[in-house]
Amino acid sequence: MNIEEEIKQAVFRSPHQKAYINLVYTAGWVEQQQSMQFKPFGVSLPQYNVLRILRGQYPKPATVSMLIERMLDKTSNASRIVDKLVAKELVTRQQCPNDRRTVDVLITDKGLYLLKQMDELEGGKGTGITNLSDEEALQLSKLLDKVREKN
Amino acid sequence: MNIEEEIKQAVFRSPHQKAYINLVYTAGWVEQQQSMQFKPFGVSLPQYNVLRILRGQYPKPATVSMLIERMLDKTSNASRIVDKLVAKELVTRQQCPNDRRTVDVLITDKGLYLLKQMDELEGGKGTGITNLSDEEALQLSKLLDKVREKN
DNA sequence: AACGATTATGCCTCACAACAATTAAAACAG
DNA sequence: CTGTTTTAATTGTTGTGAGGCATAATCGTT
Repeated sequence: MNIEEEIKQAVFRSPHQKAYINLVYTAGWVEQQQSMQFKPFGVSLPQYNVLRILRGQYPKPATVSMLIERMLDKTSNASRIVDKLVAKELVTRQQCPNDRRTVDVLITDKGLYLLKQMDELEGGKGTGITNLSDEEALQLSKLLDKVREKN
Repeated sequence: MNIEEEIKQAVFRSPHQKAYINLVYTAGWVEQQQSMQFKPFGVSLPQYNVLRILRGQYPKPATVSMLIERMLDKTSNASRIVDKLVAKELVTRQQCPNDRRTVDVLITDKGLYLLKQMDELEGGKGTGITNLSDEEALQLSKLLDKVREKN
């Protein structure tokens, strides 16, 4: 369904407005898809994002401030999200010897294994992304990169 | 910044995976932009979406079940979101005479005025969408529509 | 009149955002 | 070295929304 029907608004002021509303709408749509897919794994989207960052670092640990920096949602409570992950034994947290203010957060084997299972989702199977051809997928990536460009 | 740098992952399994992750990432990015823009107006994103639906209906009222149907997040507590909007006097709620189970939710003048002010945001000014040309914006819309297509 | 279906709320738990305050340790200035 | 400032992380508090379950009122049908 195209965006006009989807939100029952027949006309937009400009291609930009149309694309913007479409992007916002699709953003919500995607997040909903994701949260449904995540449910069986027992981790929320922010938790998943933190795990991904930690895997990117592995086997080096990350500090909480590094997590915040990478987390997209800069103002978020990274500390509490790490709490949840520790409770699930997906990460460990221990004081860093060099700088005792900071904390080394490290993904565990269990965390790595969980991510490995969840990797299957990332192809986007069953999320509609496969409706696109290869070229269309690349083009979408390019356009999204451009939207996020600093101005 | 392209998505590889953004999430510090150099390689993707396929154009689809890359586009999917990019879409998820950009979805979060957009929602964050939006919530920042919404803050001065004192309404959350779900509240804003409900207001938009009500304006689309205006001057006809909407029922709660109609809101849920249109709300993208079908399982959400539409009732409570309406509560918040009533508290802010942006909508009214009154029992429908024909079917007394249902409730007529109607946007108020104050609500319409608020939306009118917020319309300025919808062009996406300052959100990066203006980085695109007109053709690119249309193409993005087309690709997003395709991603959301039922399969 | 009785039954089931529909519509909306209420209650409860959980997760997260946002902001403020606090603790501890490092860095720095004198 | 001492005192101040800065940085890192945690904690507390409030508000919002998701998700699930239960319930009350009403409608439609039999």
